[in-house]
Amino acid sequence: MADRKQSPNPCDRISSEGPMVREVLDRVGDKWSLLIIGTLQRGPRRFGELHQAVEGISQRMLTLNLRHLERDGLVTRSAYAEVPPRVEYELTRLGETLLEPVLALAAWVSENHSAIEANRKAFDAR
Amino acid sequence: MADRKQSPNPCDRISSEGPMVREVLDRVGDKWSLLIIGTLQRGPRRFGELHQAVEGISQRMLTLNLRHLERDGLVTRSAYAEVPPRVEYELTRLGETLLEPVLALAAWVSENHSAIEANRKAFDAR
DNA sequence: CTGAATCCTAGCAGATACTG
DNA sequence: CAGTATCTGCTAGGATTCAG
Repeated sequence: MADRKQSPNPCDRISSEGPMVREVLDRVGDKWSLLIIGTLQRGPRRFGELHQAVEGISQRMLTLNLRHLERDGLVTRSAYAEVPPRVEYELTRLGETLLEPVLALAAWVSENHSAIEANRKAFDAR
Repeated sequence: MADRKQSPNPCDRISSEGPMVREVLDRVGDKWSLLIIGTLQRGPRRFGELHQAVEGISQRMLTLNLRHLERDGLVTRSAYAEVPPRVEYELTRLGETLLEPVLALAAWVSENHSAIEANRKAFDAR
């Protein structure tokens, strides 16, 4: 008991800053944001390009997600007063830095997804 | 166009392995799993301890999440035939390795959450 | 104590149609 | 082209109750 009470290890971040971690995870962890960010990583993209690149996303969801990302300062939105209208979305510096830990997670998945699938199979076999 | 077609940069993982990344994110990104994992990081915990530690979680959700984590091989469940019954949950080796990239993400949040909040405030001010 | 089963609800995602 | 508006269905998740 006593040895568990106040260990000052880095993992406390998960619980102590839990709410904030969750907030960011709510953004990064939802169905589409990551795919959008991944697409934008290669440079600015127009709304239509994103709609095409992020397969299966509805217009509505794309709009909403972009708003959220914009609100958090992860993405910028630039509308050009032309005809036809053109709007470009681009990762901010902040958005780019986020990519790093996210890629670390993606790397972990790459290494371990087969193990996970095996575990699931074994588990379901019962 | 051409310069964007096949860049072999590491970020392709997000799109190319998108489904798998998403699968893991569905696990790690949901409302409770991370808090559970964070709690278990300090050692094995009983059901009741988890229920208490992970504030606000319902019995149902705790059970479901633990099942999922168990299925993925991130957590082990050990039931002891005693009275009253005792069940202990513990991170597996796989679960521990997951902690590393997750903590990287948590660290990013620590560094940037204030920036994000500022962005949100500025955005909402309109 | 641990957890399964049921019921119930809010909120979110998809489809569709419309607009500047 | 880049959205907005509306409607609807679904399901994640909370509360409660029962059981081994």
